[in-house]
Amino acid sequence: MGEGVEWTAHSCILLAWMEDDAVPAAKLASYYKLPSAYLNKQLQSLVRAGILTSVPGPKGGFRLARPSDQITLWDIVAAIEGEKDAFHCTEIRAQAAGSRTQFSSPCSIAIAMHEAELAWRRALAQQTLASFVRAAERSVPDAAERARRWLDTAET
Amino acid sequence: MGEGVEWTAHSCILLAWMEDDAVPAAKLASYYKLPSAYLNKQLQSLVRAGILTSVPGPKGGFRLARPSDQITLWDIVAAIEGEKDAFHCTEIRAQAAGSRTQFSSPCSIAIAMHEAELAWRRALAQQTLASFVRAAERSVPDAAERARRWLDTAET
DNA sequence: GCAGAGGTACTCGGATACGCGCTGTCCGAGTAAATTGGG
DNA sequence: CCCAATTTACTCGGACAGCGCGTATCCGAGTACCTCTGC
Repeated sequence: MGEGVEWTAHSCILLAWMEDDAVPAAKLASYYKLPSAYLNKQLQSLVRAGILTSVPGPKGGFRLARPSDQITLWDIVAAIEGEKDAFHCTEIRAQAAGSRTQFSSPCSIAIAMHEAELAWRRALAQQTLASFVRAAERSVPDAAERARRWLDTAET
Repeated sequence: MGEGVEWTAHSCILLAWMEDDAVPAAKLASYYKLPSAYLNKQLQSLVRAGILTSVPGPKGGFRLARPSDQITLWDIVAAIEGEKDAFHCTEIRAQAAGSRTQFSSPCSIAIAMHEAELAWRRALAQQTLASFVRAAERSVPDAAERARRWLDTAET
């Protein structure tokens, strides 16, 4: 799995704390010590997925497109990694020698793989960004305040 | 996900039908119209994982190392793709500016990702090779007999 | 003092190189079977 | 005819290239703010 998922997920936590103040990608990257331009590219994927909105120009940046309790971890993963299944059935049994090319029921292995991925997606879809924000605040109570101050006073 | 998972899974179904007769990788590859040498490489991974046993020389090949009801889809996936999690937490929050490097609780995002992967693994671990064999026989009742005949009479 | 036009600085966004891992292939070590020669 | 040593042919197993995708970077289009000038 790509690094972009972790980067953008944590970035979304910060954006949740910033409410409606747009935060540029450079600030987020500086906060987490990440390559700025690449993080920007990943955030664009979230914009295309409708999770974030972007505003250009001075005082511009990214912000959440909807409340944090309406953004799931699956939304973020799907935006970065794509929505299609990791396992792709090529129906090699249809290529099998001595078999009819016609099959009544679909490949049972593909079904099992798909079911497993559905379980994975459901588990991710149950986790909302709001729950991560609460967990972070429980770990460090003044995290939101600290983050806001740092982003306001940071130079680069 | 790599192609090897699909290839080796279907190969295991055939090996289950062949009981204790060793089948060379070339025969399996010819049956499914797959590159022979590469399939051999993938099957070696299953041997290292203890799912198959290999015998060299004439009349050699691969066979199942244990009954088909004791081989799960997760065993095969783990053998090919590796057992470690797809998502690797790099703890970028520890790199976050203005934060204590010490954290009491682990990263909540990493926990959610790990839980989702556990759900995926459990779903795969519940599917045994024996169930796939039964499904294939239900789809094509004489599939086992046909496969045995073809493998016996095939030239390459 | 105020309004408006121009300049400026800052942002996102997509187009452009680089590196690693999966894909694919090849040849050698090892082994069991087949063969051949002798008893 | 039976046995054993040798040859043979076939297998796995790991070492060797090729390619695609994720990683990383850069520069251009666009916009809001700031400044400066004229009224």
